[in-house]
Amino acid sequence: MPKRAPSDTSQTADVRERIMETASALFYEMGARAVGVDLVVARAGVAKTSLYRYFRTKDDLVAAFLQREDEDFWAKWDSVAAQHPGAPLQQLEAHCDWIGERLARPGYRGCPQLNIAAEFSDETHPARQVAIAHKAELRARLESLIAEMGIQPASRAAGQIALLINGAFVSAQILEPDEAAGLLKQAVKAILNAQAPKGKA
Amino acid sequence: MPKRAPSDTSQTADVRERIMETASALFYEMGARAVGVDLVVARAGVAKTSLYRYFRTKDDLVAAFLQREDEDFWAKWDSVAAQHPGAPLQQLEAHCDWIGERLARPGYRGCPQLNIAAEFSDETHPARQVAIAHKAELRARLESLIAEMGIQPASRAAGQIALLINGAFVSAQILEPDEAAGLLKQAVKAILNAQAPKGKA
DNA sequence: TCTAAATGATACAGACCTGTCTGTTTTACT
DNA sequence: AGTAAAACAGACAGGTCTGTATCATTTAGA
Repeated sequence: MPKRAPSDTSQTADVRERIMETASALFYEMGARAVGVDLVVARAGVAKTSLYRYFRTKDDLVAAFLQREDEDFWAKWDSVAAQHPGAPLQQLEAHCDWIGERLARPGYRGCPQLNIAAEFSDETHPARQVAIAHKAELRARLESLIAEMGIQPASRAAGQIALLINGAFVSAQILEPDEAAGLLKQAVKAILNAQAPKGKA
Repeated sequence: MPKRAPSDTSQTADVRERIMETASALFYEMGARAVGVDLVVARAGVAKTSLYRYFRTKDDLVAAFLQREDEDFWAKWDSVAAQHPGAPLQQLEAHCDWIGERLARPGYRGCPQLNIAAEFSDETHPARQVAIAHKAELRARLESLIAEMGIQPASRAAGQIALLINGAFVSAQILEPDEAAGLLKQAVKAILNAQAPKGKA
C-alpha cells in the first residue's frame, strides 16, 4: 500500500531539489538550529537516506541553503541591473526598491545570511563562509556601482550603504516593515549626496 | 572532600548573579541555542537545582540575559549623554564613538538583541519581547535627540540612523570590525546634514 | 547551639537530535 | 523483460537536551 501513487503528478521534481526547497523554507522560517532533519524529510516526503545521499551532513545542507539564497539574490540583482544599463544611480535606486519590497513581505524574517551567521558562532562552519562571501560580494558590487557614478572614494560610500542595507534587513522584522523600505531609500540618497563632488540628485 | 573551601574568597557573590554572568557570557559568545544548562552550571560552579530555583525555564534565563544587556546598554548611554548636557549633536556623536568602540572589541559578535531575535523565531518567546522593546527604545531615544536638534521630521532621521546603527552591529562581525566604526560616524553625519534645515556641521 | 533555608552533587526520565544500517520497493535504462 | 541504481520505510545507536527528584552538605539567623 504505497502512500502516494508512484508516478504521481508534480512530484517528478528531483528529490534533491525537493529537499532543498523544503529545507530552505523551514530553515528560513524557524531557524536552522530549530529544524531537525526528521522534520525536513517528513515535510519533503522523502526518505532520510536520500537526504544523506545528497548532503553529507546537516551542516552541509545549511550551507547549501545559504549558497542557494546567495545565487537567487544575485540573479535578482543582475536582472534588475540589466534594466538600467549604464545608469548606476538608477540601478542603485532600483535595488533599494526591490530590496525594500522584500522587507515588507509577510513572513519576512531578515537576511538569511545574517541569521545563519548569528546562529552559528563557529568561524569554520561551512555556512558562515558562504555568509561572509555574500556580504563581501555586496560590498564589492556597491563599490563598483558607486565608482561608476564618479564618487570618490567609492569604498567609503559603498561601506556606508552596505551598513544601511544590512541595517534595513535586520530592522524590518523589529520595526514596522513597510517603513524600513522608505527609510532605506531616503538614507541612501542622503549618503550619495553627501559624498558626491558634483551633486546631481 | 569539598571541591572548594566553604568560605572561599571572591565566590561569595550571589549564586544568582554568578549564573547570570556565566550564562550571559556563554549565550553571547556561542549563541543561546548552542549552550545547554549543564554547561552553564558547570562553568558557574553551581548546582543545577540552583539555576532552576532562580529561573523557571531556560527561556526565562535567556530573557533575563537580554534584559540585563538592555539595562547595561542604557546605563552606558545615559552616562555618556550626561557628559554633554543640552548638546544633542555632541551626544549623538559620542554615542557613535562608544558604540563604534564596542564593534572593534575582540570577540565582538553583534548585538545580543538581534542575535537572539534571529535564533528564536517564535514571536511569543519572552526574549523576543525584550529585543523588540530594546529596539523601540533605541528608536525613541534617537528621535528625541534629533528633535532636540531642531530637525524635522525627527522620526525620519531617527529611523535612518537606527538603520545605520543596527547595520553597524551586524556588519562589524562580517566586515572588518574597526572599519564599521568610522563608516557609522561618517554616515550619521551625512544623514544629519541631508535633513538639517540649518546645517551647522 | 540548634534549626531552617539555601546550596551542592548526582541520578534520572523523557524527549529530541544526527547519522547509520537493513531490507524492500520503485524507477530508469537497455 | 531484466538489471542496476535510486528511493522508501523504519528501526536503531549514541549522544545531548531540559527539567525533576533525591539526598547530603553548607550557610545563616535565633
